[in-house]
Amino acid sequence: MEDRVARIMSQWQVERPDLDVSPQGVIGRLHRLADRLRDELVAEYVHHGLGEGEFDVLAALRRIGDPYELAPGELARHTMVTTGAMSKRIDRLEESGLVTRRTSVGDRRGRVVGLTPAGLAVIDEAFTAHIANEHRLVAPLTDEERADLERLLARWLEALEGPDLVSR
Amino acid sequence: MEDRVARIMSQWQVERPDLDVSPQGVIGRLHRLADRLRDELVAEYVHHGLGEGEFDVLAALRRIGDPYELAPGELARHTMVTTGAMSKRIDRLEESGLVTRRTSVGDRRGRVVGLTPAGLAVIDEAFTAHIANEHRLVAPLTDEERADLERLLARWLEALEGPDLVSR
DNA sequence: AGCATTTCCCTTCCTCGGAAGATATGGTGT
DNA sequence: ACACCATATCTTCCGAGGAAGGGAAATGCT
Repeated sequence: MEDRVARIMSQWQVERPDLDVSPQGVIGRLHRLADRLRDELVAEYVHHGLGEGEFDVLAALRRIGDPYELAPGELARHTMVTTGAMSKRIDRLEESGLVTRRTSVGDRRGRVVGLTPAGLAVIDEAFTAHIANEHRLVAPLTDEERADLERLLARWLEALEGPDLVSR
Repeated sequence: MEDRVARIMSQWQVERPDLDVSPQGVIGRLHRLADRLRDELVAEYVHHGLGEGEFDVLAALRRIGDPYELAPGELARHTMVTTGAMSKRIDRLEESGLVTRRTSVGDRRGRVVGLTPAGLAVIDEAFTAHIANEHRLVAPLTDEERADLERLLARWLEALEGPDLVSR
């Protein structure tokens, strides 16, 4: 029972026997799985009229808590996109009436983006469904497997990002 | 020692205590790691004058073996993009002289894309560097951790891809 | 204070991929 | 032979994000 990644690795072994392609076993499957999971998650966002970018912005505003407001720059950092991309995400969300933009009181260069009541309703519904969706997706793993996997991923992430270079 | 994912989960626990967001621990870190790894891999492709899409196409042609030829449709399936995207990838590679397009002999609707000698040289160099890069990236994990991780990912992948194409 | 620098957000241009349709060829049934 | 459908690729249009630069406001330096 070979999967796609195993087949690719076999081909390389024939064509480039000088190389040890074993890291592809982990890296390839991790990417494949990430793509697969992302597709499943995005499908759920779409049911609520949201793209992935919009969902991320609404979720960032929602989990920050009342009054559900952040500056565009903070949103960009939270969601790991450029400020240019964030401007456009906010444009779309403002267009659909889910967030508002106002100028900051203390600093007139700054803007504050906030959830509208409609935006709050949409993200609360969408996020509830999102979490149910995630439960469905992790269901094939036992609790122990999930814990093992989480621990391994966290360890690897930390090693790659540097123990102290955490956020931002 | 909380990472970004853990911080997000804590925020949700405060704001939406009615939800069990524990799947985010696995799914969130997996995505974060995939993004991080992808960035590292793409950085190496760029050193060889290639984007991710171009690298994928050249690699697919290279690992298929002599004479390093495939139809656009096959390439699209191998690399999991649409045929439209593939047309444009091939355009770019043809432009840089790394592949050629010729019409298929048996079926005049079809084309055959093949590596040029320059393309073969580029992908052999780039792939060698790519694999070295992957070895570097998996280095933080012990052999046992790598094996565990690979097994867990393979199991999960199989569970998601195997039974149902359209779930929910 | 006056001037330079930095910060913040937005705008413009570019790249890349998806979706849908166009075009050309092949295959099938009558 | 003909009509009809399937297949293979390409083309066009659009959406989304990154990079770079612009303008306005705040901050720092002398």
